[in-house]
Amino acid sequence: MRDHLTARGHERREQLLSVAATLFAERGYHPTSVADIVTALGVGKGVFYWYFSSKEELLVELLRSSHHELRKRQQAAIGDEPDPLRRIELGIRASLAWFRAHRDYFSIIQLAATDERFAPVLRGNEDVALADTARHVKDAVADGVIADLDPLMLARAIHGVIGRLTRDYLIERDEPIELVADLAVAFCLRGLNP
Amino acid sequence: MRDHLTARGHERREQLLSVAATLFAERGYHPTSVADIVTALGVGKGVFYWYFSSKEELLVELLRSSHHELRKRQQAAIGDEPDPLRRIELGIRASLAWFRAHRDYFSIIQLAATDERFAPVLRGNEDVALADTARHVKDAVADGVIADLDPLMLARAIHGVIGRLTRDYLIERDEPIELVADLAVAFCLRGLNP
DNA sequence: CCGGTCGTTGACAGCGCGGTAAAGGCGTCC
DNA sequence: GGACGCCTTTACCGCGCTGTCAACGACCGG
Repeated sequence: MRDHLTARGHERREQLLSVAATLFAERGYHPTSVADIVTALGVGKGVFYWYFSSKEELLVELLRSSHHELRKRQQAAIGDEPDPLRRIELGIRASLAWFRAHRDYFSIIQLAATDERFAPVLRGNEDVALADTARHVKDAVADGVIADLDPLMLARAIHGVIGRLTRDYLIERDEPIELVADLAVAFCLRGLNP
Repeated sequence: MRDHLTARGHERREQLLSVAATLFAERGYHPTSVADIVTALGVGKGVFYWYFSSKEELLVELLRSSHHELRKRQQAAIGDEPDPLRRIELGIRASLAWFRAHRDYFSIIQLAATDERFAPVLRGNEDVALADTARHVKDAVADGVIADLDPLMLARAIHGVIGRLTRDYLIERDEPIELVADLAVAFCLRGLNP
């Protein structure tokens, strides 16, 4: 791979990331060969290794960038909302909306979670997201509006709900976001209440 | 593989299942080769194919039997408890206890979920477990003790919480079950309440 | 129009894997 | 004791994969 790319090179790189993301999500990481990726793009195999040093590196890049975008979306949704419970609600809704709009990335995160090589990256991403949620929970505890339980554990419970409902209703089925989001929010906020 | 085994043959088969489960949980499915499994047992490769027609078949067997045992444990814990909410609580505690005692199987279920070949088996297992939970939720709705929301969706939310807390606190860390179970139960039961 | 960097090609090497098969031991029952 | 069926061994096949390489094109500044 190279560090300085022309406009054309940049585009090729994006094309590779995009088509790889689609194929990974459809068929998984192992079953998708580098040959599959370049063939789908209609280019030679060397192109891949011009932009990435390995298939592994490409997936790591996919994980990093998707996490970055999800995080941006969440922060934009939350803004400067003062009420911590409302921040949690907005975060939940933003996550569901983003995953729905980027199903491929959700699937890729799922499949990377079971591979030792990618678990560290994923763990890092998750820790950041969990800390965010836990902070809102802690604020709510400080305000005395919810029970005083371990904020991090509550954050993990919330993320468990989001992950499961996303997978079952937004990825596998195609339910409207509001329907799912309303139940997720209701379940989680009640779950927090004393 | 053969259908009629002697006592010795039966034992070999169990040994293969057991050592394979350990290796799969540690290193994943793909990275664990058939050669690894038989070497860990100190036998020749042909032994494996005497008892199983493929590596794939062995994993399916692992998924089936573990689901069966988990289910038994849940039903034993629930017994004939009349209160649906209490049944849910007992089910949650039983699941956490079983997964804690059988971490390998939890990991194996996770890794099988991202492989197209095993997803159908897993989906079948999950549907059974979800239907169980959803039935208790429905009973609770009929009793008028919780809000009237989609029971299946609530069941999935509960399973999301269980899965996530199991992974983060019972598999990766080694927290005491009660600590985790108490929070899981509190979060889920409050989440159901109107 | 020319040189150099960026981009691309596709054949090929090398490896590790799942799965096979032929041949050999070992227990058991007549 | 011998014959049969359960169990085990090990060398081997074929495949598909990642990653390499040497040569070739294409764009661009001068």
